[in-house]
Amino acid sequence: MKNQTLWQGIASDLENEIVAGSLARGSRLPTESMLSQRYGVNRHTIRKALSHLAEKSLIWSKRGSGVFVMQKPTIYSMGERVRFSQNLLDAGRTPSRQKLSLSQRLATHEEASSLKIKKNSNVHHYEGISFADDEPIALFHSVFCSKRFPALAEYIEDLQSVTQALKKCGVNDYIRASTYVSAVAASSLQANHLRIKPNDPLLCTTSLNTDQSGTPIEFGRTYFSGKHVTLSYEA
Amino acid sequence: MKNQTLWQGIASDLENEIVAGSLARGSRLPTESMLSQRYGVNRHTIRKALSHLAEKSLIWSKRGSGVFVMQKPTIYSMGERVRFSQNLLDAGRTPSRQKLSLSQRLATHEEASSLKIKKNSNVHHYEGISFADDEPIALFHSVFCSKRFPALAEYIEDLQSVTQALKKCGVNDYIRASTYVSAVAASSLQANHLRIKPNDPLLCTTSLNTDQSGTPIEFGRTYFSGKHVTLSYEA
DNA sequence: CACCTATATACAACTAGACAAATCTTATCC
DNA sequence: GGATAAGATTTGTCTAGTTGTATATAGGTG
Repeated sequence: MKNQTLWQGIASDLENEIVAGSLARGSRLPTESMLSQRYGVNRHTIRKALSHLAEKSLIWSKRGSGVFVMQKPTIYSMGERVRFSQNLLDAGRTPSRQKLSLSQRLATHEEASSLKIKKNSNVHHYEGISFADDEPIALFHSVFCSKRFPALAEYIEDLQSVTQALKKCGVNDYIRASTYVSAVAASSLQANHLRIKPNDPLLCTTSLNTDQSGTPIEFGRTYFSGKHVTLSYEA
Repeated sequence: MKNQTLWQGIASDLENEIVAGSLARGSRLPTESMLSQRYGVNRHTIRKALSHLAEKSLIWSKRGSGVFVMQKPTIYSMGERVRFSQNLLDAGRTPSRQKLSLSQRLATHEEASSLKIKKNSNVHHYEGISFADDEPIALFHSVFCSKRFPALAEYIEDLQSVTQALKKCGVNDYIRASTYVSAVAASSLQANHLRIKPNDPLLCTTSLNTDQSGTPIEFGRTYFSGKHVTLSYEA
């Protein structure tokens, strides 16, 4: 809480109302004129605040009609087949990913037992950020058995897609065997990557993908920004 | 009174015009550019003089808009029966209110326990500005139990008076059960509404009104501009 | 030296007003 | 009832003016 400009204060005020739910998803905001009265500022100042929220994909506006609260993209359906890109495309957003690191290391206890590999086995560790319309919405990291997929790292590097890279390794299809969801507070590092504040809520999903025979393929965690994402559990 | 600096001379010159009435209360001063021309000095010298008058609460300025002559300060008395309008009329001022927002939402922890209603109850949230002679002197927001006063919002909307609206809901009288006063710094949004600067001191009163049986009716906070208002606690 | 006064310049933040373009509302006609 | 036209709303864009802030320069004073 420092010396904010007026429009910044208004923007965060409106954002709070959206996140708290007093401005419902999909509903219409008061008109710019009404907001300018409520906040005692010129309409242009309201517009500056609104355009900021629009850049964060929290609202969208339609000339002659009004300004509306954007639906949280339901980017993750917890079905058998979970594909990041397709989910976002379905929500009308443009997906992209940014690699943070891609390396080999020893598997942790949890990873080894989940992937059903020996302790002290090597794994590929892939870590990155998922974007929707250039807005970071999730941090993910996954591990794969190095012995089983020796060349996976290069493929991921080239193709920028786990699904495509696995295909090159002979895994034509994989399914979500299990998913656990919990809520955690963002660390300052996570917050920085996701452009939110430390201690803002995150959805933490721990998941295991297997091939069709049930052999574990990928074990990973994804931290979704609670502001931007709703998980869906439809069958 | 002799060895004055330029800005001191300009300040006292303007002050004379204000107290003499040739610059009327509430009116706009010439722009800083015009004043700097009139006095043949740099704009910053004018600003120094103006900021001196602002310190003395003789004028207030609004970015992008201009500099205005301030009204006189107000004394607001707090007793068992606190009625905004009557209070100001007694002080010889003309009261008015401006609604900023009127909505329903869930009660906060504090509100629920103060009103003695269940957590997650709905409350009417009424927010606005209080004026004395067209000068904003306070920001207020109050909550009322929605269940107990289902139609209160419409009444407030129509009557523009909480006391009258409550009367329509069957509350003929209410008394001030408790008031807490503290001092806080104005946020930029608050400052803008009250025509003061961010971090200027505010008197924050947290109050609970009950009916004669002691049942809580209204819980609210009012932020008085320290520059415009003095609270009075006479018996 | 440090500090105040004053000038000069530039830019940021906000207000003010006007108009255009898209949309919604309402009255009217058939 | 439904289509149409007129009018009111609402967002988008533009120009201009005003206060707020930052930086740099220079002279005077204790």
